[in-house]
Amino acid sequence: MSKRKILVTSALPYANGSIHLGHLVEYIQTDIWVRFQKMQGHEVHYVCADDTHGTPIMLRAQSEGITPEALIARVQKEHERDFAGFHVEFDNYYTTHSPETRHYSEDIYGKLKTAGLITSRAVEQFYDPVKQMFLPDRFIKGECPKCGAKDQYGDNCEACGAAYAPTDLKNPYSAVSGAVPVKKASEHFFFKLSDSRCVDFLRAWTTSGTLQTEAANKMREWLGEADENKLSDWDISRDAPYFGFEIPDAPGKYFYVWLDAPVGYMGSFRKLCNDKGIDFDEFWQKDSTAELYHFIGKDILYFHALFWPAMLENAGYRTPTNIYAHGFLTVNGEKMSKSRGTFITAESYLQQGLNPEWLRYYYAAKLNSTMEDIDLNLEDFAARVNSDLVGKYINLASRAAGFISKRFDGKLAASLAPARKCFLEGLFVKSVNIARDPDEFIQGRFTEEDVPDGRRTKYIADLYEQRKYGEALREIMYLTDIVNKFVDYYKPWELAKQNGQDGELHEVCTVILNAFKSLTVYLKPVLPRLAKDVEAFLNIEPLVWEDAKTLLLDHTISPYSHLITRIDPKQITALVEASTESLKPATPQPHSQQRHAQHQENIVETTTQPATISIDDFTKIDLRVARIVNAEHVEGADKLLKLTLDIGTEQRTVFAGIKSAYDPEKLKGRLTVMVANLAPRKMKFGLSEGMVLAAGDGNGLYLLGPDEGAQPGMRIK
RNA sequence: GGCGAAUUAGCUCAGCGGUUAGAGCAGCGGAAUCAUAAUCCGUUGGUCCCCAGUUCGAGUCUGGGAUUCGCUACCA
Repeated sequence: MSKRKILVTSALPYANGSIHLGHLVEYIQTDIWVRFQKMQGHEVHYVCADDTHGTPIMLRAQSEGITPEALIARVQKEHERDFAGFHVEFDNYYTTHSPETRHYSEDIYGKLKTAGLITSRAVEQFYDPVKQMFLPDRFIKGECPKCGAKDQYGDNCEACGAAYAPTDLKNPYSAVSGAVPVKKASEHFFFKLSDSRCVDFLRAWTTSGTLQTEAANKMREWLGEADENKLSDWDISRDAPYFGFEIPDAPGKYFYVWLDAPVGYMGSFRKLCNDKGIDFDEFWQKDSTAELYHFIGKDILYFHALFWPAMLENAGYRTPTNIYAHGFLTVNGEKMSKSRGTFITAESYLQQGLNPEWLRYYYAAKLNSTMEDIDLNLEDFAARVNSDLVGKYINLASRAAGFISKRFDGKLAASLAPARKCFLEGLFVKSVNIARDPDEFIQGRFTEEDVPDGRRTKYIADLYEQRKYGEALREIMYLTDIVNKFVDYYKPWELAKQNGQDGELHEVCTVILNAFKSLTVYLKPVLPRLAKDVEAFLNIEPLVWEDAKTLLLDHTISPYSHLITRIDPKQITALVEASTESLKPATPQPHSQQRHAQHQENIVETTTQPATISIDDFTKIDLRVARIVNAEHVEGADKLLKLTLDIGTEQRTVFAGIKSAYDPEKLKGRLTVMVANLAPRKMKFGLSEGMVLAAGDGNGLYLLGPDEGAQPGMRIK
């Protein structure tokens, strides 16, 4: 097998919150994959970093009376401690607030700008006149427009669950100063994701066949049909005051998350390269043959599969080999909840004395290559870990080791009878069909020709490679069951009591411990710490993948001491109790993922610069003079009016979002202009069969009207 | 409202066109006692959400419905 060069990343956690069990799904999934690849002997680099920029960090630092730098340094320490606690082993864990990240942010921005892919536009946002700063959505509070609940955030209501824009809030106020926010426009920079260079590239890239099928479907949805352009440009700047990187040629403007967080992958790797003498360009240059994988949550797929590759492509860098998106974690079938005690932080789990490898094992047993959510069922968690890990796997060592140390001075047998070798080979090397006759197999009698060596190791390796950890562990536990049957069949405890059976006993126990060693190889990516302890117990060098096939003979092992304990259900209860908050949850965790996923509302197009279209394009639009024969309010709609339009030949029903500007009574009888051949759209309140034309800049709204003499149905050209 | 995903034993999940639907846990009966009460054998338990269709044959494909969960929605 040729040696691969692989760079792997996990998503960047935001430096304003603790790592919890939900985060750990991703880091554990990635870490298992990385450890597996390293055991295969490939050159693998696993990098990550804290996502450190943004208004929330700036404000939190202020409220704590420290600098943002001090805050992010402290949080980074906590994060690194938590990851290390769960044996997540990065080759470099860094910060986006680094000279390396700044370098690549500026570099990419500069190249995109040269390519004409950066544009600017005025954007209107809420502004805190006291604090003199623009406010992100979540820093605006007010009364819910639906139910009137007080002190709700700008995106959705915790009382009734309604979703809305911050502009919809009644009596809004700034969560920072309490002042009434005002709307204020300012110039923002945009990455032109809607540019045909991006769109065409993305169409090709997302359908090239490497993405998960679910992800590719989602991409198709986002990109739309070949003749439409559903992508919008992305806001990449924020105004001072802001904690981040100032844009080089634009004083007072800072790079927003899109242009520094993912670039943090590059920054962190650059640092690693500088420290270790690795060739950065070999991994990132346009025609790189090295592999690049991003492990992410499904919530930030849009960003990683559209925005990020488009940016890299147009800045002259390589694009990711693949994006591996996973689902979310639920606990006991429901979203993690502080009041139920299922919002469990990494720190809390470890402080309660739970073994991190229990969780690694359980997650692995549930993980596959899809974006499906996985459920941490706490009862199942204890049962599964106790049964599989302790009862079946570890118990094997415990059953055999005593005889080896007491009867044979800690030394394994020097050789094995052919049937015994056959048994081990069939289990771990050749992959024979055990189910056909398990008893024959255990007794070392099976006949199966043409079973290639290494099929079992390759089979399990392929499952790891494809991130089908659950399937891999099922296979491994199946093998473990067979070994336990083997023990039961040969009954070493009886051999030990019989005279003249020493050789037999020696061999049986040697087989068991060799099986245990091979199982440990297969489990090592999931259970690195336990594997290390096993290596010490067996007195061997660190296990690599190929060791699953080798035999350990005539070798002295260390005395056995127990390697892992069972989960006591009381520990789970204690953990849930310790995590239960009776108080209402304070600030919701603004973790990085949400920050990335935030949509760009509030964009006001003051400078529309439509591309040129041909006269043919224009004539496709059937514009007609229409008389408003009826206009009425729509029950339950906040913004819509229901219009009945006469266009000479027929009448049309159109729903128009003009309630805020017009009284329906005054519209009746008026002439206006409508798009007559717009595809009918089913809306919440009925079918809308066209569109009326109105001018507006986000503040006022002005319906178009033809001059005197025009008749309903006249074509506009 | 739109789009997507899910729905298989008490629980967590496999199986995704082909013999009597599987595993682990839980339950029940037995064996064993080397092992941190860990193991082994046997066994109970399922109209594979519902309805229709395609097929020689359907948890498995198609259409419709129900429920749950995501994403997205008063912009036509």
